[in-house]
Order: sequence, then C-alpha cells, then structure tokens
Amino acid sequence: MDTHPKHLPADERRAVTVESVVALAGSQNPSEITTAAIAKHMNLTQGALFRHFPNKEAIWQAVMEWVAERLLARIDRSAQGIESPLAAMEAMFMSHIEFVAEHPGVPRMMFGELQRAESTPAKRMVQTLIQRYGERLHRLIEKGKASGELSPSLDNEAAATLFIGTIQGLVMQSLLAGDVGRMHRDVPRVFAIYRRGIRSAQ
Amino acid sequence: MDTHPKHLPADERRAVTVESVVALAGSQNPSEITTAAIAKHMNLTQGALFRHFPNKEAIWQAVMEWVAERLLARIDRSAQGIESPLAAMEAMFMSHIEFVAEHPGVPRMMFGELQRAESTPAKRMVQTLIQRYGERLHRLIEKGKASGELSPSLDNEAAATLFIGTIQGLVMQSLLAGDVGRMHRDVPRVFAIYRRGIRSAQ
DNA sequence: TGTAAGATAGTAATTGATTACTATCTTACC
DNA sequence: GGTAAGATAGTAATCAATTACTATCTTACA
Repeated sequence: MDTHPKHLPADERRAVTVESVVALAGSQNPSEITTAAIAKHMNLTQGALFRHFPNKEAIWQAVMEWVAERLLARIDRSAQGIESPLAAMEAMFMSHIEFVAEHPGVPRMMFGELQRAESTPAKRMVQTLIQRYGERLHRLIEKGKASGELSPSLDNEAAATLFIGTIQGLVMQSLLAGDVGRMHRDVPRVFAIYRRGIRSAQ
Repeated sequence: MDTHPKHLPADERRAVTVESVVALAGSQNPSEITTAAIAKHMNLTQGALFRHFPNKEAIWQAVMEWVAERLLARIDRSAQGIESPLAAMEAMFMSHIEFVAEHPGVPRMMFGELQRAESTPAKRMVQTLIQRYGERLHRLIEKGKASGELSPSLDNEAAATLFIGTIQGLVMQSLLAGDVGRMHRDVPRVFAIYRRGIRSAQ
C-alpha cells in the first residue's frame, strides 16, 4: 500500500498539486480556491505548498501550462490521420468537448483567468493556448477551402472565432444547467449548424 | 454644480451603487471588487454602503437585476417592428453586442456569477435572464420556420445555444485582446456564418 | 558496506494584510 | 427638531506567506 507516501520528490508533488487544483475547480469557483483547500485535498499542510511553488501565482501558472499541454495534445491527436479537413474539425470539436467533460474545472479556470485585468503568467498562458488553437483552425480552414469542402468566400477569422464560441456556448449551457452530460447530447446538434454555416454549397 | 451632492435619497444611492459596480467590473475582475473599492468610486465611506444594502450579496443581486432589465429591454426594443424573424434576430444580435461594448463589465460579471458553485440570488438572476433570452429566441425561430426564412429541419434548442455562444465567442475574443472595438469589426462577419447555418436553402 | 553529513520534504504555529460587516457619533435637510 | 444619510472607528474572520523545527531520503567516504 504505497498509495499515499508522505514524502514525494518535488516534481511529483508539483504534479499532484496541479491535479488537485484541476479537481477542485470542478466543484467550486476557481477564484475561491485557497492554498489551504489545495493542501487539504492532497493531504498536506498549507505551508508545505510553498516549498514547491514560490507563491500562489506560480501554482496557477503551472495549472494553466498543464491545461494548454493536454488540450492541444488531445485535439492534435484527434485530428491526426483524418484526410477531410471538415471531418478533422469535427473530430477536434468532439475531443475538445470530451476533454472539458472529463475536466469540468478547465473552462471555469480559463474564464476566470481571462477576466483578470492584470497580465498574470497564467493569463498569458491561456492567451497563447487560444492563439495556438487558432493557428490549427486556420490551417484546417485553408485546407478545407483548397479541397472545396469549405465555402471559398468563408471568412477564416470569423470561422475560427465561431468555432471556439460554439464550444463556449455549449459549456455555458452546461454550467447553467449544472449538468455536464447535457453537453454530450447537444454537441452534434450544435455542430451541425456550424458545419452548415461554413460548408460550401453542394 | 450639484453633480456631487453629499446626501442622496436611499433609492438614488442604491442606483449609484449599482452603476459603480458595473463601471468597476469594466476594468477589473468582478470577484475582486471590494466594498471599499465600490465606496471609493462613488465618494462614500465603506460603512455607509451598508445603510442601503443588508450585505454584499444584496449589492450583486441588485446589479444583476439591473443587467437583466436593461439587456432584455434593449434587445426587445431592437427587434420591435421588424417583420422578418431573421432580421429581428440580427437586430437582437447587434444590440446585444452594442450593450456589451457600452458595459464591458457585464459579461465579466455574468461569467463570474455562473462559475459560482452555490446558488446565490445573483446567480439565479443570471439564470432567469438567459432563460428569458432563450424564450425570445425560440419564438423568433419558430416564426422563422413558419415564414420559410429558416430551415424547417433546424434544431431550435441548438440554434438558440449557438446564438448565445456566438456572442460569447466574440466577447471572449475581445477579452483576450483587451480590445472592445475589435468586437464591432467582427460582429457582422461572424453573424454571417451563423445566418448561413440556420437559413433555409434558397 | 556502514554511517555520518547534508539535502530534501513536511509540520505546526504565527504573521501582517485584507475583508465584510457593525457600533457609535455627526451632519444635512424637510 | 427629528430623522435619514454619512463619517469614524472599530471587530472577527480569512488569507497567503513565513518561520523554526522535524522527518526522511541520498550520498560521500572510511
């Protein structure tokens, strides 16, 4: 039974911290997550956290790095090997929703960071995440135009904004209803409208 | 110069309080707005606020009531007298964006309230606001199907979700860029895609 | 190889700052 | 002159961060 060894190497302890924050954000307002709550969730004393992070801001930075890495890897993997750009976009869409359903705290944290007025490291991480996300979308949209799947007159930037907005709309509906499962039901129906909006007339 | 009379009747003071919170939310994280900051913004001492509100929660409730009332009135007015349901939806869309551009703190506050785990009066107010918003959309979508403007096979619920999500996507892009003006530029381009997604094939 | 010394990780208690809220005194206005 | 509104000066609770000390792991060397 080595499930809860008291002493952990620093990097492992940092990883556990990040996972704790992600878990806590799934059931409470991220801005109200205290260092004491994080420590309690991982069976550690509050002060010990500061052996591994210089301050609370650094914890949030590590968390957002975790999110960016995982989310981008997930959507990249989902689109891999799919020939049709439109099908690839749909796969990205679905895997993004899947990721959010697995980690309901993620959109909460991202919204929370973006609301921040000051430019914290965590906020900057979210910004680059969305930028990278946008780059992937732009590539697919261009490919879709070239292949004739997407309307040649389509506005790339607007299409990318709407792609992300569509996901956000779904996420917010689930926040409203407090029901993550609902999202799964609505995903294909909402994406169908989006697809119709960007597809070339057949 | 009676711009700043020291003594105000209670109802006027409450109104000024609400406007102060809305203004402050435009430049900082709503969850970090303290009663001291509100009081300072309206040239009042912190303690005096509690002559007019029993507690801070009541301030937030009043603010969200203000938002719900104004936003619904605004979109209702914008759609009034427009025959075409699709044109009415577009007018609603534009006036909503206009409202947000005038009060950039509003989406911040709404996101913030929805993230809350507990069911506060303010959160419930946001929920009913979005519910009422959805009812208006559903009516228009039904009318649009009847008139032949909208695709008869359109999924009402999905269309409403996407309508709100589209606005959210735009708002988030402006939060990301820290540039509200950007929103105005993108609005028509993004709505064009949405329109194409719900319109009946011509 | 065994062990002493140092490095790493954790505990428990405390600090100063900040917060929402309150009690008491003061002023302005009908 | 009485009352509604505001100023002043608190309180108790909470928070991130720090501190002195302890436990555990790692490594160098006799």
